[in-house]
Amino acid sequence: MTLPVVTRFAPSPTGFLHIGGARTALFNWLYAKKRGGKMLLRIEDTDRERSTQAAIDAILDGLKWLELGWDGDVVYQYANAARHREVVDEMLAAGTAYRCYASAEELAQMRETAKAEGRTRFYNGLWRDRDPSDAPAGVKPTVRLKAPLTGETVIEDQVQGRVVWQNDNLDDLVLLRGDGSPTYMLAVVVDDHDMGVTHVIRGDDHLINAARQKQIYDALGWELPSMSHIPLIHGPDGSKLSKRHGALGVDAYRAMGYLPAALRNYLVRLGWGHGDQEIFSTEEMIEAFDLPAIGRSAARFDFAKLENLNGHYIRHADDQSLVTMLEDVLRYIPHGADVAAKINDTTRAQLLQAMPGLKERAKTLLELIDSAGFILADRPLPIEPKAQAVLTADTRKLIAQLRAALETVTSWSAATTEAAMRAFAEQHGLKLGAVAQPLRVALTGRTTSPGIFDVLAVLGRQECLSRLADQASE
RNA sequence: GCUCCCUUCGUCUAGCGGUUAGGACGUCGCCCUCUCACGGCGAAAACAGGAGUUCGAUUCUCCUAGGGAGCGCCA
Repeated sequence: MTLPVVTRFAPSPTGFLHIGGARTALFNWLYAKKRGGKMLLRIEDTDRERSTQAAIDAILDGLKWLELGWDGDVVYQYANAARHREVVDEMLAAGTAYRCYASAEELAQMRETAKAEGRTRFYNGLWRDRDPSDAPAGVKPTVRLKAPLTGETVIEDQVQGRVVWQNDNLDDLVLLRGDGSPTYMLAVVVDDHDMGVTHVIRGDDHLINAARQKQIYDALGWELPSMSHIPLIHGPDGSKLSKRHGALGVDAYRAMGYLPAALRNYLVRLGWGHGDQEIFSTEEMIEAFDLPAIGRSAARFDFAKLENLNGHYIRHADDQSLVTMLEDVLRYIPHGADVAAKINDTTRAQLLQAMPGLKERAKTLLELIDSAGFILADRPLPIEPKAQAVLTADTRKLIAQLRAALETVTSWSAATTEAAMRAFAEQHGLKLGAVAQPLRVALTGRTTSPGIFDVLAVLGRQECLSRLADQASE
């Protein structure tokens, strides 16, 4: 209520923006919006080996697609390396950190010993209180935090509650590597502090890091931001999310035809609930969202529910924006260019006209494109196998009769063609379905489509008569 | 192995000592109907197990089991 809220999303650019990262970004964004604050974006690129520009581009692209905008310029952590070293110098001077000259072999030995003795802390304090004059020549030291040996470190987490660690389980972590570059643990603390971050919201794989970082904050005399560690997302089978189990980049969801609004709605309900409400507009989400209401257990990713929500958002989207979204997604899907080549002013207008019937039946933009195929197809129409089965000799004759009846319709519309067909059915003692299905097959090449009279209207008199002629016989 | 976290229908969740344990997705049935959808109605479906605390535990405590995260000069 008092201080301005500043959250941050801090991905490391070693891969795409995966679904878990997207949710973390969403939660940070929602909380910042709710509190009238800011969400900052920081790229954690201190690992020069693994960070790539392609990953940075993918992350920014993913956030933009999800419409999760950040405030201010993107902060690149590596650019702050000098500042990180400066802080360590202060700690060295204050005696809250020290240089460690232990060799890789010595450290490996310590790790082994600790494991054998069932201890979590492995570093044995070798250089903690040692005289620097003992330093071996030619060894580049690391700098370690002089962490408290006894007592406990406590985090009051907004999601997890009070979490306590005995300090004898926590190590003297490395602040500065042998080459003088800062470690993640140090860089996060310094950057969060310098950027004025008030609320840290991240995956609960960082929960233990909160304790380590708390010790650094304490050593520096800085105040720890509010902490919220949100549970991870698991694959559909409960396993850790892997590339095989839905750990796709958000670009993959775009290519599967999901809408950003649907993905946001799905993600916000994963690990968080607000009574019985399932559908949240962006405004409602911001209004209702709160940190303590986030659940503590991991959630499984369920494509069926995402798809259901996506269908809801498609049905409620306006027709024009669906046409736009449909055209946009073509850039990201296989054979999208082929479909795009079929779209011109005429077919675009037909898509718009057909959209009310189309969107009622589509769960993704891909399904929308597929079911709009009858508008984009060239004659003679490809006929699906199931539709082919409908085209018996009898139905081909019927189609010829239907065509003749339709040819008399002058003022062509869904209403007039329907009236003509109902009259025909009545005269011949047929159910409407008996004439509708042959029409559908001849006009769309399929056994399912939007209402057949809407199809008639969208296609227009001439095209309909031609398509019917293609399938008719005497 | 050690440290920490988690455990309500198949899945996402509501519940915050007393409820016929609610909703949604999915599944199944019925209705609507020119197909498929949409929509409507209905059904099956859960408190991991065991001890406590309490007049009373899904709810509080502990233990067990199961799951997860971490244990780097990665982030």
